[in-house]
Amino acid sequence: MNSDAILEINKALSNTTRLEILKWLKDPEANFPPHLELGHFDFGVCGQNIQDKSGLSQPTISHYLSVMHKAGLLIPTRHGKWTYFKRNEKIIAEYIKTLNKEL
Amino acid sequence: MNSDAILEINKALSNTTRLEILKWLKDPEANFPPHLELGHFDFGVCGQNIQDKSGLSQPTISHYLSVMHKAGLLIPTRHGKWTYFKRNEKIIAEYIKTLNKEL
DNA sequence: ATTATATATAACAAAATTTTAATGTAAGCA
DNA sequence: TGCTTACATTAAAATTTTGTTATATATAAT
Repeated sequence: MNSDAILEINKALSNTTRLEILKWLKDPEANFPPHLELGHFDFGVCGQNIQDKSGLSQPTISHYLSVMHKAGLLIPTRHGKWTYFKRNEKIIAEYIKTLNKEL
Repeated sequence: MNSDAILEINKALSNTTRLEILKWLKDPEANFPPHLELGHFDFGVCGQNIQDKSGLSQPTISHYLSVMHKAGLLIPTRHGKWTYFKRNEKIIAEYIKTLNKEL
């Protein structure tokens, strides 16, 4: 992972809410109500539920989720009118591994 | 290490120059000219040399070094008219360990 | 077809960050 | 003492980030 990618992730994670979101998504069962339609968290958690938990406005969270997606931290999946967001564990692991080596 | 400390370090490392400085200080011999007065890098590298390498103005680097110090990443040592800056390896290791566990 | 829901985008205001020029301070040297 | 060097602080401008309201879009429900 190159320096630009590291820097973009650092920026994404230099905001309280975005850092919280990444942690919440580690354990959707513990942090979110169940998805009535889907019945599982295989694609992560829908934007609506993330927004509810954050207390911020819908456009703010939509933007934050987009920032985290662009940084590679989240994988969005559109399903009907919902977009689910899942952690990108591979990128997160690579990020920490690179920090370990280069920081 | 608590979330506020993590967040402050993430902010400190979300700037290209500051991230570079932390990396440069990993190997002063490779990245900086020798200290004529001191003859060693036991206290790290003086602000002047860091500024020269960065290409940014003196006040900018002074401010950046202060930000990194406040985040716990650097240890400053005043010695005559020079201030030397050394990596705080303990905090850096703790930071990465916490990311490993909580991110 | 109309209405409601989930999300995205646009436009914008407030706050924080980035960076410089100017100035202050403290130590060393002529 | 006066000059120079290293660094810190202040003031200020330009840019970025944060977050909102308003609006658009797409899907689902009635």
